[in-house]
Amino acid sequence: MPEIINRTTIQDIARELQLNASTVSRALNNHRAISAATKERVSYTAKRLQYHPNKIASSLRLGKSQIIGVIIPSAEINFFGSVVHGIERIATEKNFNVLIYQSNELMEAEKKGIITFLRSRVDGILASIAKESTSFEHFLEIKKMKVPLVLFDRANDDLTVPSVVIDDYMGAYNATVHLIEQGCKRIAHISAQQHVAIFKQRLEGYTDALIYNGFDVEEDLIKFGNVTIESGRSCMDELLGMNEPPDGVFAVEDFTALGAMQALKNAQKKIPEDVAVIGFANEAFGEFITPSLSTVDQQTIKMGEESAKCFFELLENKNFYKEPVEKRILKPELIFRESSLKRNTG
Amino acid sequence: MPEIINRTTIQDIARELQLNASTVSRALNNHRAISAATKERVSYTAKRLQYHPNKIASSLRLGKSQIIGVIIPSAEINFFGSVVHGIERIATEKNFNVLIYQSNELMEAEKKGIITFLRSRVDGILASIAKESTSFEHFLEIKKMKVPLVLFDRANDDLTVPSVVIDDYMGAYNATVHLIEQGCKRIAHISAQQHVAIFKQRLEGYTDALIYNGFDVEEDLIKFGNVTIESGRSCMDELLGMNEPPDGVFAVEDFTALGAMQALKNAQKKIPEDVAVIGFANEAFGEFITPSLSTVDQQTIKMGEESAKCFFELLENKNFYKEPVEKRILKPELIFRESSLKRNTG
DNA sequence: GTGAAAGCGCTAACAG
DNA sequence: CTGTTAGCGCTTTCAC
Repeated sequence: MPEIINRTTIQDIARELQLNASTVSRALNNHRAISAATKERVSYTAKRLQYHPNKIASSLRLGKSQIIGVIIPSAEINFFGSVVHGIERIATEKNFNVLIYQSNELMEAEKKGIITFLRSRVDGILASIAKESTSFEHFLEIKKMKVPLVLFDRANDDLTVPSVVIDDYMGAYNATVHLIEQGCKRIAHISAQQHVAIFKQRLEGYTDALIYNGFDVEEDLIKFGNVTIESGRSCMDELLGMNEPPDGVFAVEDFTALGAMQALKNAQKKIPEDVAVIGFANEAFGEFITPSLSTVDQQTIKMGEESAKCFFELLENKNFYKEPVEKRILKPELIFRESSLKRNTG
Repeated sequence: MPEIINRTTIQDIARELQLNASTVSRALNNHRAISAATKERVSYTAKRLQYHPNKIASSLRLGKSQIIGVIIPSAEINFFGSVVHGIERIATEKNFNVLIYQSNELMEAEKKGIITFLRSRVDGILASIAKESTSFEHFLEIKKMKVPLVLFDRANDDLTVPSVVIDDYMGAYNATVHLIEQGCKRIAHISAQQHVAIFKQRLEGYTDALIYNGFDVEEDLIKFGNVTIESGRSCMDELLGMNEPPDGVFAVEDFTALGAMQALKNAQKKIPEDVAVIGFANEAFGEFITPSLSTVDQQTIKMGEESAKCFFELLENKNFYKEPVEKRILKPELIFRESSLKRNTG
């Protein structure tokens, strides 16, 4: 047995004031039908007895927890930390709390997070799918329970749930065009797992940009890594080993770009003179490294805010799982830094 | 009214199987007095009806939530993200969930986080104090409610609660000695708010290292910033403006060190040849910048794990707030990178 | 091995 | 304006 602890309840206040518990409850919740005098007395005694409302009891009674569960692949990626920040900003306004679960990019952990959230009776789940998740039934479980679900960034259209993403295709397209404008003639792309929709879209943006600008798409210039510094490094090494190595690289995200830059430095290549580099994500380190890294900003705070807003709007309209499903697409923004600026572009 | 949702309860299962709810509850919790056959039937029907146990109801009944509340200044600082990771690892083992609240370094937000956690009846709170917190009564509120509290990193001895910290004094001492060994003759320190204990201890480590090695402590070589890139930059600028500028800088943490390095680059000073730099925290960006940043590692994962372990051990011994209070001190570890290595030290 | 009954703390009809 | 009553879903004595 846990040691009995002096936890004041609504009953204690009622007894103290010769009132009924329901009156105290109403007073505390500022119910209009309660006299100012009573409210005053209740609030005073509540303070005196160090009363802290029991949210568990009220959640059980009300059938809602005022908690949003957020599933992210990793809190150590600045990107997700920042999205969570955006979510929290909106949630706090609405008096909701945010529970965070890290999947560490693993499907099993993701499943566990979902189960945990469902048991905790969160009022909604916002999630970004783990890289290693290849099936998605665990997300359908959320739908079955009629718990609102909004996906952000790493979404999946087959799930037919609302989602907030940036236009990855456009970001990739523009990043590639930028390299073309810088005078690059052979532009490589270091991509990643193609079962992740956003990585596939970035590849498409890259190839389309080449095609529409009269470039050939060379299979050899496209490498597939797994979104790590190491894979960026080894893919770049492969590219440097070619007869005609590239003079520009668009990396699927910033850590990959960082690895590529390390490989280039080891090979005594100058960035951007010999090879221009642009990444994707606008991770914090990008502006601190030398040369600083050009990249595509993903509107992280905004993505978090939009995800939360989307959730609340749908919640308030009750019909959460109506079709067609809402998809909010944010515009990515290019950030030009030293790693890609061959000439002083105006 | 929230739309009525098909949430299976223990009652539904009981009705289905012509059993009593209590039997079902026991079966689900694998109670010894229940026959294997019944357990089997219950578990089968539970699955069939898509039963998800209601943790809110069980929390209310049991008087505990199996939730640990964690208050951190900011999830965008890698350091804290990493500590949380350590906490989660241990918590998950014990079947506890982790709620995270960001104070954004503000005392008001910190208070709000505490209130929220107390209302949510978390079973314990792990916290790192916000920089802007100058009073600590809000933490005493936790003690009054007899809720276990463990502080990590930014602790405060006056609160007499268990804490897990690294030996900031030793880290600072060793970092300074390292600069002396590198041949630095005039070593500056960019410090920070002195009401934060760890910053004060780092200053002491710095001065003691100088004294014990026969150096003078020069007031002019000690600047006070506020733990930001900008303040690192401006403090460094001031130092460079001196008649005899320093040839080594120990910064109170990595972002400050980064700012100092930017100022040095702007002034065309070579790092480490003209001025050697060492930071504190081992933030992720440190190994990516040029030159890479020497720093003091704070054992983040371990700190998180120790904090959680400390919490669970004290919880299991019931007597949480016994005195004297436990203080776990982790050993910091120096990481030598390019920014401080003037010679190839063996 | 299972059932009956009470209660965790709160809120919301309904009644007056 | 306030009291009475019931119940959210679960666990746990105490029976038998």
